[in-house]
Amino acid sequence: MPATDLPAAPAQPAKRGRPRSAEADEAILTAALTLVTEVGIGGLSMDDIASRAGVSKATIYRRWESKEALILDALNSGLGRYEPVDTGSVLGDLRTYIGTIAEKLRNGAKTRDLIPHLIAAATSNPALEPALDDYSRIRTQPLRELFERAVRRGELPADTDVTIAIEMFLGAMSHRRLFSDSVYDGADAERLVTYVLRALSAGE
Amino acid sequence: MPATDLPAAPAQPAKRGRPRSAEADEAILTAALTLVTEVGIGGLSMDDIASRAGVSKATIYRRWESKEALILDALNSGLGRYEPVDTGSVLGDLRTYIGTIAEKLRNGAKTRDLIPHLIAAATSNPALEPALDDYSRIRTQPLRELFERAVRRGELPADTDVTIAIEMFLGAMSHRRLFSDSVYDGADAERLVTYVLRALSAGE
Amino acid sequence: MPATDLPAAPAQPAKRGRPRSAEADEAILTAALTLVTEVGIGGLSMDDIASRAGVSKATIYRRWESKEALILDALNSGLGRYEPVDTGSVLGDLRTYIGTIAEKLRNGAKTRDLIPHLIAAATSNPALEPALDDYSRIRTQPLRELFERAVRRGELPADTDVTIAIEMFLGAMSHRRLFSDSVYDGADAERLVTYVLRALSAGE
Amino acid sequence: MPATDLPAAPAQPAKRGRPRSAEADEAILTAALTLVTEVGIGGLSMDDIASRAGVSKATIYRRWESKEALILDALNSGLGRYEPVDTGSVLGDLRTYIGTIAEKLRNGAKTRDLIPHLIAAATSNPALEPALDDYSRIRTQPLRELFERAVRRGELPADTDVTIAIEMFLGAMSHRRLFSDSVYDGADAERLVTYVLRALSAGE
DNA sequence: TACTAAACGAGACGGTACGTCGCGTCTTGGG
DNA sequence: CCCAAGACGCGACGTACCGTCTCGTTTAGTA
Repeated sequence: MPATDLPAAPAQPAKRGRPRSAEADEAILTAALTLVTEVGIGGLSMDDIASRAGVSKATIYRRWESKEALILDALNSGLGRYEPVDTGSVLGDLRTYIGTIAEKLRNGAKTRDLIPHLIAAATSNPALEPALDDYSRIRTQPLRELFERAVRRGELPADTDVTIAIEMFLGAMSHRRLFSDSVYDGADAERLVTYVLRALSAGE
Repeated sequence: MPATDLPAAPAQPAKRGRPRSAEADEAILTAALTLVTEVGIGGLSMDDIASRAGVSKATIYRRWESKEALILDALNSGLGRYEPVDTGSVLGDLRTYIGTIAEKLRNGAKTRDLIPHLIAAATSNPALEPALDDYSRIRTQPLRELFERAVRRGELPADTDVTIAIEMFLGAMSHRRLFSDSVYDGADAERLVTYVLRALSAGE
Repeated sequence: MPATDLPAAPAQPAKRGRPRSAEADEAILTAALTLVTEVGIGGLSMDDIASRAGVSKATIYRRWESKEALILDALNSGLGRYEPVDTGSVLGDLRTYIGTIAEKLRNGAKTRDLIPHLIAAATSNPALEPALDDYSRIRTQPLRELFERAVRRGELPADTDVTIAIEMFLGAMSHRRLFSDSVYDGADAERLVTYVLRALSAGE
Repeated sequence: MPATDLPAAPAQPAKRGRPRSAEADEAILTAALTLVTEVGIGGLSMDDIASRAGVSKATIYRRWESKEALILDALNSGLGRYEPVDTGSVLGDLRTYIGTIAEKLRNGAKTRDLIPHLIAAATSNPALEPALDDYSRIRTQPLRELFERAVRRGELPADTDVTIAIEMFLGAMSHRRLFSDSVYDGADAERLVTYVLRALSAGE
């Protein structure tokens, strides 16, 4: 079961029998992704995914050990990654970041419940933690690079706690989105950027 | 279905037929609350709640239109509210706040998946939004008062954006908890408080 | 609880409190009778009867101890009794009888399942036996009189077993109706009459 | 849904997917049959049948569309068929028949309500008619053979209406059983046989 | 070329929970 | 004491998914 093995073990030499269909892999992920945006994660059933993918349920369970594992993989695979832009300054970088994310959120339908649901799933099933970690890392990585670059540039103090910085910035955005289903935008976005940068600025 | 009507519509005075049992109300909420902490939200069934409360399922469904609506109400009713302490300074207030919350989270078992799950539910069922709003308001209110008091004291600028302040502070805490299942504590907690206060301090 | 007490006990002298509404009695019976012909006995619910009669369920249960008891009473009350005609001969009497019944059956809709259902109910609830006996007696009485008159006339032997005669005649009609939902008619009716009369004729 | 297809449509040969378990079929029918004799048809629940058969409810509903359809099949499958004995004369045959049936009825518990209940069910659900017809045919077939043999022997007239004969004989027995829960026996049985044979004897 | 072993689609399987319905009883306020 | 309204505990209903398990059928690599 995948869920995180991108480096994939190329170990076992002797492969006998019919190999797994790569098309099935893709069809399943695509079907899952499509359906999750159509009906939300609550209205999602394995039978539906299977029939939409033209695949049997057994074929799915041969690859993923649970519904949640599949969904996490589907999301991690389908996620349009954020390609960080180096604008030359933290301020510019953050502005660009928040703008891009905001736009992405406004266009992506039915996804508000995704993360919550997956966290809920991971909570009750430890096997999903790695996939959830991946998910988290993929989302925070660009911000981490962004802040670390700023430190290297000397824009932020050397002892900047990047983790907390990310959590403040991303956390604020998530909190607003989760509880009010709205998105940081315009003046608010600008103010959040200002606040965060001021927070990180050299103390006294 | 309740879910938020504490102010309750005093509209129609003419109540006919046998009135709803207040004991049933309470028994159900208590049972739901107990079970949710015992088995988590995923392992929760209406049959279990009903039997634990000594009540029939029909009696539950007469009051709440779905499992999630019930749980939201149960949480809102059973929530030990945070009683904000006025230490005389924002710094002290925030330190006290984060300490109290951290302790509460460490002791409360099985609750990491609660909020996510409920948000997920609210997403797919608009009828739950009010209850979710209540939930959010109850949690953010103490922080709001805390920050507003600081503004009145003159510790923070008059144009402080309290909403964003809350989102940064609470968002950071939530983000860490949700994705890493750990809690702001010790030096980290101190640094978060410092960062947030510096963010809000008069610009320039 | 009635179910059979048409002679009604005029016993108890001291009546206290509000007397039972005679209108309710009738409304209930009428509603039950109407509904039973509309939706059949299977689709019948006490709530429906109550609401159709403009009466509360408690009012019904104050009078009858169960759904089946009510239905039996409703049927016994609503049954258009067969008024036996004395044509002067058994042959004529039986011909008239079978003709009348056949016509009645052809016109009465949704009633095929009534008797079976009631027997089923009576089987599992001994309290209904008297009402079922009434039901049976009301249906068999005309035939009994018919045969006894024939014996008095000398058309049939003095030792004629009237009970068996009735069972053969009525049983044949019921059997056909229950298992094939058809009705004795025309030549078949004539032949049945012939057979039965021949059966009862003096042996040897 | 079976219900009657013993000749089974050999139509589509292409069977895909896991085939239905024959053991489940049998376990379900057996469980239904056992339970029906234990608790009667009224006290019968699908959950009980399922658990007794070690089967899930879904498995039952995959095969039969309703409780009644299942019961009909169970009865038709489990029915100890009457093995007609050729005693050499109608008189002997009928005596043997009535004796055997009477004994069977006296021993079979809780079955008085079966036929009525099933007829009631069939009335409101046309899909059950075939199964009910089977039921009826299985019960009447021995009698039909018995009478036809008598005609071939010359004991009964060539124009004997066998259907009516059956209805008179079986109808009388059913009628007594249904309305009085008693069984033809001894002198009564003898008289019924006599009456029926006399009814069928050459007229005039 | 045949053999073998795994993957495939279809769909049945045992479970668990769902939300609904009807029963017969109980509890209001009001005749 | 009756009544209409309607809530109540109970127990069964039939459905929906879960994740697993056969089936008969491809589809490779190996012999």
